[in-house]
Amino acid sequence: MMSSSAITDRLRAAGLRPTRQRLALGALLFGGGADRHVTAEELHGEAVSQGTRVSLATVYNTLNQFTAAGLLREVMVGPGRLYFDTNIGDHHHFYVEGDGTLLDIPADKVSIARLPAAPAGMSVERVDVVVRVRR
Amino acid sequence: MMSSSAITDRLRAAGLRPTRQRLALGALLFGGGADRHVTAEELHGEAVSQGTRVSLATVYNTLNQFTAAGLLREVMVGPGRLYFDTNIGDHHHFYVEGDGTLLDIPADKVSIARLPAAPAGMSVERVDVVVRVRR
DNA sequence: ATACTTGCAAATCGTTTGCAATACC
DNA sequence: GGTATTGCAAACGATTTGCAAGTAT
Repeated sequence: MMSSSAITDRLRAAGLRPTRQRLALGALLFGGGADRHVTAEELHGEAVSQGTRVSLATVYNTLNQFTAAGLLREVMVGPGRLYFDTNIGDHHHFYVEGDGTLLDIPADKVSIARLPAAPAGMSVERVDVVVRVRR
Repeated sequence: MMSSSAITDRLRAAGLRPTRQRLALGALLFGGGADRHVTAEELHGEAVSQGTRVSLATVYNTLNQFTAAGLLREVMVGPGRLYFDTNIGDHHHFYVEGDGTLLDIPADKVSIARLPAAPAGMSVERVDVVVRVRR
């Protein structure tokens, strides 16, 4: 569990003013302890039903700012479905086709034995493994 | 190189009438020999600049029909960027951030040593590896 | 006081769809 | 001729943006 002052500090460290909206969204994202995967719509819904007045546009902006600041990571699984993941460490995902949900796979559960060298003049930024599963 | 009658046959086998538009798009996709990665916009541009009269909506419909017929595979790399891959075999991708291009990685260049079991009641459909690279 | 944020509504982007006109068998 | 396909334009869903009003430092 993360205290609200810890969230304030985190925002300050990222150069973002701790506004009411950012604090509320930050608490939803980082306050629960467990890693989360959310879309902008989902997070907006949570904020609103919790009583926080915030517009969807601000949720989008905030998620993008958090991502730029390295507090979140984008995960792309389906067209028209952009998730933001609070787990910014090394890990992969299960993607459940049908319900369109994402589940973390801890990095130590997947090991990639061989990878090709990056094409000439390019460097590897990240390797994403998505295991598509179906019920 | 694939002859136009071979494309006609392929369309017929998929239950699709070999119309002028589908033949032209099929020739662009499958006629060149090498595997291709295209977006609908790109393919439409190619068709138009080659003199084929075809609407963007038809390109979208055709790509979806080809995919449903197993002639193409969808690859998702970035939000708002759906690629269609003529290589339907087992393989992975380099995604070049910045230019937003895709490169195939042959299946035998990647080996995944360990994978977690699928969550209870689910079966693994496919494992996608995307190696994000940057110049 | 000043610069940064927010909210709204409009704009944009990629993609899909309804429907009348057209092409294929 | 009858059904599948096309093109257009409108509809769509997700995301971004311009700008005036509000808020943090």
